[in-house]
Amino acid sequence: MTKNPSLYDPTSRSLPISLLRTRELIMEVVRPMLVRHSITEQQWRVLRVISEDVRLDASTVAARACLLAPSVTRIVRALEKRGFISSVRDVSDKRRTVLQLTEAGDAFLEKVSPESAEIFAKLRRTVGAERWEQLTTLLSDIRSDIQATDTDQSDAKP
Amino acid sequence: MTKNPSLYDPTSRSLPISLLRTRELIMEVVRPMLVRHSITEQQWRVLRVISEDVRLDASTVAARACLLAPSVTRIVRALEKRGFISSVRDVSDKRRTVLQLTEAGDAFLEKVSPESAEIFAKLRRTVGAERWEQLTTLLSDIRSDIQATDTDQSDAKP
DNA sequence: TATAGTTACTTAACTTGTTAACTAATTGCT
DNA sequence: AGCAATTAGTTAACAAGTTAAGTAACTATA
Repeated sequence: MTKNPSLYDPTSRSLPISLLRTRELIMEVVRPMLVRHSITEQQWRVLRVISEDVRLDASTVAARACLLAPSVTRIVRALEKRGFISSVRDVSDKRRTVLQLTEAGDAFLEKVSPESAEIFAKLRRTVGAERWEQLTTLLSDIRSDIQATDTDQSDAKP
Repeated sequence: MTKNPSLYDPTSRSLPISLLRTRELIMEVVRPMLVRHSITEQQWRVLRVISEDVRLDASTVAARACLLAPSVTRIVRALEKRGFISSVRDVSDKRRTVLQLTEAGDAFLEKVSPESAEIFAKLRRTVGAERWEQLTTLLSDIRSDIQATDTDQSDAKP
């Protein structure tokens, strides 16, 4: 034990650790579902992100799914092989890869949807709908704050 | 895009993704500090967890640092080699490994402390102290709720 | 309109995390 | 007390993430 325990927040109140533990606790309930459908956490995130827009380039998907570019390269290949997404070179910018959900990918999301909904409905009930909403909103707001100051700084540099 | 977009929450309101994105945003600011001190995120978590108690067995550390047992084995070896922790076989239960912070480990935490404090103070300011606290408390409460129902279920099984 | 600089993505080498099988020790049951 | 079942930790094989270098395409500028 540190001689000076007040140097750091207790890990239960350290935001990075707290966010990780909370996510881990939720994923413990979600993971078996993903395993049943033979999809990894990362592939699932990519599918969910792609399903939100008609067309999305790989970089945007990487940022939104919290993945690095090389990981996305591999995940895209896997999802393509499974027929869930299509990746086409952008015509107006040939560096870019445009990713899109296929019919099969859409069908997969629809197939998994009821299971997912049930799991999250249950979680939401144990946590309380109000607090669940509160957390979702807080997280989203806080991200906006951090991103706003981040871009301020980088704008101020040059 | 899914033909039925209401099947899932938008990823910005999906709790697992939202928790991950928020953590990622914070870690972007914290990571350079860890790199400067040649310590990985995981090693840092283990150090922080161990520093909270006088003695802790490896399994408890794994759970609290959100790591799997094999990862802890490797991380403990690395931290031991660096002189930051000591790992001793428990006398009352010879399966267990008791982990403790060494003087050097304590000194390291103290050395990094001001940098860490500054980073988090700044983050806290941009987010707002009130909201920061609100989030920390919410996360901790929600974890309690989920854990409570989890143990209820496993108790109810046999 | 060259060309230096940047951007998007991929590849390759390395480091980590993951799963499963294993050893050792302890507990529970009869 | 004796033995099956469980628990703690490690090891080994594999999968995934990470870093750095590389290629191709685009942009800004002189």
